[in-house]
Amino acid sequence: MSEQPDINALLFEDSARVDGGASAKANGGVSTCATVAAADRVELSVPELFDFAICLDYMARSSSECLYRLSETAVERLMLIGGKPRLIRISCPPATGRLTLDRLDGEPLTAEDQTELARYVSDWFDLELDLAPFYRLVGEDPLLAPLIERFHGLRIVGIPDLFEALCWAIVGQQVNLAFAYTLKQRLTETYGTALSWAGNRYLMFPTPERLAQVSQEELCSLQLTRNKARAIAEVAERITTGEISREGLLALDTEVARERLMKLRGIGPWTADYVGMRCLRHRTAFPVADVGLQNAVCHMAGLDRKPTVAELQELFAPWAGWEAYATFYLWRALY
DNA sequence: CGCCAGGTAAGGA
DNA sequence: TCCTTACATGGC
Repeated sequence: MSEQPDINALLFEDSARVDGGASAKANGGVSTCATVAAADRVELSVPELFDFAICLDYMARSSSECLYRLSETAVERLMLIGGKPRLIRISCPPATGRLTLDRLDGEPLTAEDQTELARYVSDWFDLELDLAPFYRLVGEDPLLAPLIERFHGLRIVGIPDLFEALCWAIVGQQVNLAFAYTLKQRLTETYGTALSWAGNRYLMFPTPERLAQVSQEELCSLQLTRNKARAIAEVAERITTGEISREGLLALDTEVARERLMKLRGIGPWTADYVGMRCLRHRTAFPVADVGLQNAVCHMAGLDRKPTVAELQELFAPWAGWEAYATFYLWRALY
């Protein structure tokens, strides 16, 4: 919500002014800065308690991810910026300690494009969050303290695009993750956009406009269930018409946005919370019925059975306000 | 082969 | 409001 203007304010022409992220007060003391170091490069200063390598480790959890390509020190992704596909590499060279966004392919970035890219990446890695209060809160917790040590600097790696986030959540309902990745790849291969560059293939998730044109029968032929096909068709339609948008949902109170999402067919509490957590950045998003979360707590707490919903709610009560991060760190412990 | 998987809708008490 | 059950299929 209040994040929108900040990146603009922090985009400096003069890179010499960027040092010392503490100068960035516009966002409540969070130290994200952006600068234009060259026409094809944008640099973001990173906040405290952020570790890019730890985030890359998380992103490497599946080898079937089709929407980005990882290397040891960078992630590359084809993304729509200024309405045009751009291939971007994100790295964090130790020499500068800044998140470095390089355009590898596509048209050169205008100033507006650079702002949009900076905002996307800042959102992707949740750079504008001050994680210190969470770490203080759970620093002595028997369950979470080991996790914030083991995954120190991990941010909730988001899915900034609402349509992509909704589709990923829908596809992931009640199937194992491996199959969810397969379904996402089929959707992307069939209806998305591809680019070949330096011997590698990069894919963009299909637009809602494109998927809105696809019949549910055709979606079912990709081995989506009728429920999933209908849910994706409905989401594509509502986003295409503008009835649902990320901006619109961000303007609503957390609970209202959640209810709004759940009015859509195929969007239940789990999907609404998942999207709240990974797209809308709701800090209180808590997919309490999530099987993976139940398994994580079962495993981490050494229980002989999965915890009930009531038990999870009791466990999470002390972490009020940080449910999304508690969930994400527990998930992380599973993979 | 059987059980589980980062659920949801629909039908019934 | 709160319980069942069907949905559909891959992975192990």
